[in-house]
This record gives sequence, structure tokens and C-alpha cells, in this order.
Amino acid sequence: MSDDCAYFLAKLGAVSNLSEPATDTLRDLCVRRKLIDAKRHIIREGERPAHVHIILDGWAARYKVQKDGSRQIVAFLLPGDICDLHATILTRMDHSILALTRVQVAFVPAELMDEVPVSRPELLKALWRATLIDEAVLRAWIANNGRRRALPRLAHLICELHARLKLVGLVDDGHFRLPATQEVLADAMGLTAVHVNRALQELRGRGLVALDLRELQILNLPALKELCGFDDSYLHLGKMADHGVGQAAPELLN
Amino acid sequence: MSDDCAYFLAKLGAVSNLSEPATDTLRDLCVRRKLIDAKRHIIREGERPAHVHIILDGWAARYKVQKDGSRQIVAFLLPGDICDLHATILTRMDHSILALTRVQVAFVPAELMDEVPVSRPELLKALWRATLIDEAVLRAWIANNGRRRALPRLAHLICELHARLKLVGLVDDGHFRLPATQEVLADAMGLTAVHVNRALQELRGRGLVALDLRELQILNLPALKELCGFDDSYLHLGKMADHGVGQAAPELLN
DNA sequence: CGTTCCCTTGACACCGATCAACTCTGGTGG
DNA sequence: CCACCAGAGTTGATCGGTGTCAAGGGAACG
Repeated sequence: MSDDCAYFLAKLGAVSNLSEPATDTLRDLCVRRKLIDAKRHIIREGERPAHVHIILDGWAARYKVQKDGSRQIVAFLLPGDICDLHATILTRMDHSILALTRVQVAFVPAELMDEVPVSRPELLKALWRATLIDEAVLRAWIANNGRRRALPRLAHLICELHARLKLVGLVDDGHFRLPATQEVLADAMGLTAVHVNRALQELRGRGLVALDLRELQILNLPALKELCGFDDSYLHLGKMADHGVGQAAPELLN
Repeated sequence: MSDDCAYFLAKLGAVSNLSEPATDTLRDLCVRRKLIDAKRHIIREGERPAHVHIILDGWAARYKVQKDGSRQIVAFLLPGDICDLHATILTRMDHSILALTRVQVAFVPAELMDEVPVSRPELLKALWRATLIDEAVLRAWIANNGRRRALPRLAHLICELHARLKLVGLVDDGHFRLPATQEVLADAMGLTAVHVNRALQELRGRGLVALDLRELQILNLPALKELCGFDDSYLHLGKMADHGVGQAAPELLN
């Protein structure tokens, strides 16, 4: 039980260097947990959350709906991702978060979260860095959806998910779970399910990926990246550079 | 000279309550300044910034280019906006920032910025809040570009700019400067300049806006909002709710 | 006074949407 | 064990919004 937050620690640890006590603090934040079934909401637009939610395991989608009922997914939340630091600062959710699989979430009381920067200043940077990376992903989505055709758009999304999942160890030799229906993928890319289907078939036909029963196998990663011009630098996978206060451990690896 | 950062103070102040000494701190941050001509870069992709840039006056655009040369603007930076808190934390810019007009920017050394949360914890929340609002705007753009046709998409962008400029006092009776060519608007919305032109004419034809020589007049705001289902709550224009540590001044106005 | 940038307009092509039917799979209950 | 059903994937035909290409006009600027 004490290591169910492994993905969360892996994610933050991959992105910043965490000291031993910092890791313990993060673990302590995750004690309150809940299992949420697929197709249920973790939080909905309009609510005023009292907790910060952290995805310990499973997939979720952040989305907005418009008056006419159409849905746009604006982010996929993977194991280790923080759903809404918003909660501590913004009062009203401007979107909803839906579980795509059964999800284990940690509920961190906002007050507890508020104390983190005070009690553990080094974690402030780690959290801030995670937030800024989320922002970079949002920018990449705008560029991807705005300036790429369906085929490279899909390829880029797959490359991104691959890179992010790999970071937390959820990729096994180019293979990972992709618990999203074609409709979900469509809502993430601003397309229709029918067209995602056709794009997917094209990728299959070219021998780039195999996708069946929510299991995706990348067959030719270089060609897939080439197709969409994928460059993972926006994910800032390298560790944190240190040119300021805080942050003690200087051992950079990888 | 000492009040050139008025828009910056207005922006942060509109979004959080700032104490007198906090305001002074912000003012101190902005002492190093520079004028940048239109069409020049404030910072480019790949650079490792040593400063955080704040737009004191003028417009800029944050954008990404792809291999094929196409450009996607992912944000408009208006007077008072912070360009890149990234600088303190992420080392490499994953996008560029271009001045759309002559811009006055403040250069805040990263070390100085790093000290802010330590020396003025109340400002930490204000900065964090500004960052989270930027994130909310990015999400709104994904939804706007992904799920709206050209006409409502353009209307929504105009409504957003209207709301954000109003916040810092740059709207005069529905009228404001919009120093973006149709090509720039197109690159922000994932369209072509030709199609933006036609959408614009449609808006004009319906008597909703007048746009000429980079000056925009909204003629019928309710109808414009109705057209795109604009709901400004994602901008979180209300002041900060306080349910944690820090933050002393409790007088809420508005 | 020419040049450049931006806006405008028309003709046409094409990508992706839409609509509709059918298949396949897994699950559920009789 | 079978019948049924719902959700997801697949396919084809057609429509339409937006892109593309090309030409021309107008205003600012040196």
C-alpha cells in the first residue's frame, strides 16, 4: 500500500531531483485515496474543489463541453499526473475530468497542499516545473491540432503519449495501453471518430503501429516521428537546471 | 518612469489582492527595461533565458513553427502579461516570442525572481494564479480551435481579447487596438488568412464588429458572445479566494 | 513615386464531416 | 448454451467548410 504512489514519485522524480525527505513528504500527501470507476467523473465543471487530485494509476481526460454539446478533450491525465493544482488557487473548475479507466486518485486537502512550499521549498520548484511542463504540452496540442493534417496529428499524439508513459515506466518495448476509444481520440484532436478510424488504418497500412483492444504497439518509431516531425524537447524530460535558491542535490544523471 | 509598469500592476492586482509592499516589490522587479521594435523577437526557441520578461506595454505573440514552416501562435501576450516564468525553471525555450508592436519589456533576472517566493510569500500565490489563468486560456484555445467553425472561432477570440484588455483598462467603450494582421489571426486560430478575411467580413456584415487599421470596435457585444457561446469564467476574473496560508489583506472589492 | 505590406475577391480542389448501414466483440440474462 | 444487446470499430457515399492559387487594390512609407 505504501508504494501505490510509485508513478507519482517517478513522474516528479523524473523531472526534478527529489531528496529523501521530499519523497517522504510527497508520499504523505497521498494517503487519502479513492478508486473511481471508468466513465465516472473525478471532478466537474463548476465545482469548487477542496482537494488537489493526483492520478496514482489509470487514465483520465480533462475536457470542456460547449453549448451545442460537442466535447473537446484538452489533456490526457496519465499515472503520476496532478489533476488540478488549480484547486488551491482558483475557486471554480472551468472544465471536467473524466476517468477513462478505473482510476486510483489521491485526494490532497488544499490546506495541506498550501503548506508544501512553506515546509519544503525544494518541492515548490518540482511542482512548479510540473505545472510548466503541463503548459508546454497544452501549447504543443494547440500547434498539433491547429497546423497538422489528421494523419500526422494522430502520429504526434501517439508519440507524445509514448514519451510520457515511458517516463513513468509504462512502455514495454514500444507497447503500451491506450484506453481511449476512437471517439475519445477524435475529441482530443478536434476530429470525428470516423476520420480517426481512417487515419488509424492508414498508420496500420504503413506498418507504423498496431492498435487493438486498447493496446498499442509502435512498430516503427523513427518513421512515426518522421511523419509528424516529433521533437520531444517540449516535454523537458531532462532534469531541472539549478541557478537559484533551494535545491541541494547536484547529481544529474541521464 | 516609475509608473510604466502600471499595466503589470493592474493585471496582477486585478487577479489577486496586492498589499502596498507587494506592489513595491513588483515595481522593483521591473526596473530593467528595454524597448523592442515590432517584428523583432523577444526570445527565440532554443535559447536559455537568463531573465523573466514582462510585457509592460504593447503586444507580442508566442508561437511555434513546424518543419514545413507553418506557424501556430499559441498565445497573445498583452500589456501586463508575464512572458516566461519558464525561465526560472525550464532551461530551454520550446517556442519563440515575437513583438507584434513596439513593446516595452521588463527584464527580471532569474535569481531575483527566484527570491520572490521566499521574501514575499504572498506574491507566490499571485504569480501562481497568473500562471494557472494562462493555462486556462490555453485550454480555451484548444477547445475553441478544435470544436468551433471559423466564424464563432473568430468571435470567441475577439471576446477573449476584449475581456483581457478590459481587465487592464485598455478597452474604451467596446473599442480597442488589435495590432494583428489577418495572417496573425489566422495563425492563432489554425486557419488561413484568406478565410479569416471572409469570416471577418461576415462579422462586419452582421453588424457585430468594425475592424480597420488594427482598430477594433465591438458593435454588438451580446450578439457576439451569443454567436460563440462566450463565457468568461475561464478567465477567473474574480479575486483570489483565500483558504490557506499567506495572504494578509482581507478586503475584497468588486 | 515606387515599393511593400496588407486586404480583398473569385475559382476551384480537397480534407474531413456527415449520415447511414453493417460487423464484431463482450457481456448479460434467459 | 443460446439469444439478445450495447458499445466500439469499419466502410461507403455524399456534402460542405476551408485551403489553395492567383490576381488586383489600397494605404503607408521611404
